[in-house]
Amino acid sequence: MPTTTAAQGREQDKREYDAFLAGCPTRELLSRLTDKWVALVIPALVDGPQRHSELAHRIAGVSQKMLTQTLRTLERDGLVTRTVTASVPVRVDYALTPLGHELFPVMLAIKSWAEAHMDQVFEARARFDAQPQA
Amino acid sequence: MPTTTAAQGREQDKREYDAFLAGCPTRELLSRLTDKWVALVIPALVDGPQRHSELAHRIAGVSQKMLTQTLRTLERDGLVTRTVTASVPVRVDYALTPLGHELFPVMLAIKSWAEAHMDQVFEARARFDAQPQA
DNA sequence: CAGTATCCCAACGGATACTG
DNA sequence: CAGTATCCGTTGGGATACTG
Repeated sequence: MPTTTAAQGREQDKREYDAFLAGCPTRELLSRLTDKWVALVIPALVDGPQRHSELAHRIAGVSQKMLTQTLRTLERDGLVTRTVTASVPVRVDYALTPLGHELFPVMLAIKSWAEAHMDQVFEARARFDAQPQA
Repeated sequence: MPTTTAAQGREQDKREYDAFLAGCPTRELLSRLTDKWVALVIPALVDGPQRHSELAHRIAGVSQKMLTQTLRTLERDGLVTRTVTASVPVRVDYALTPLGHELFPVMLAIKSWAEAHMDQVFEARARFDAQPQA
């Protein structure tokens, strides 16, 4: 157990990790969280457990490859549970874990922000594209 | 101007767009916002205008290609301004627009979430990887 | 229904070199 | 310093076909 300097201890209270640093493992986590499908799957699951097919229906246009891949990663990262019910055919339900519920507001915020500010972004793009390219 | 049914009018108050729909333009915006570099650039700019080289320093490990590309997209979408000061050598400052400031808390939330929950994710991964692969 | 496995193209993104 | 251009390997992600 290493001793800590006063300067280190001051910072250590709040942040053990810093995504601004290149070697920080949060970089990798950040790149996983900043994923279009994650931003849709997490909000889709907040109403309660959903089946694979239900999710595919709610998240229109998602390929089953990406849906499965996204769910697997979320499961591994402890954000989603996968429950198999033995029946014919088999039934699989996905649900948010407590950790997943903690992430939910953040993911919803991105999705909502996009929906709420789409028009403003459109206007900005029109303005940008209109200016003579110097 | 089309008339609206009661059911439509009720929904229309809050959402004109829905990222769950495949054709919705917010899908494209969402995929831009869910970007690792955006999640780092926006928080980095909140302290005030920053130069290209300053940003590159704060966001350790970012290539200048990705930094420039990210800044260009953010500028086009109206989230960031680019100010050129004619001097030798030329000085370029980037700053958040009001719209960018609105996005800031959302981006900070993701970055902070990753930093705050890194350990829990690590534990979840260890548990997941430890279980016999059925 | 849920999932795996291929194939394959397009986009991401780093490295490097060059311009104003 | 800021930025563009090129090269090129890696990854993302859709389409399709097949298994339990």
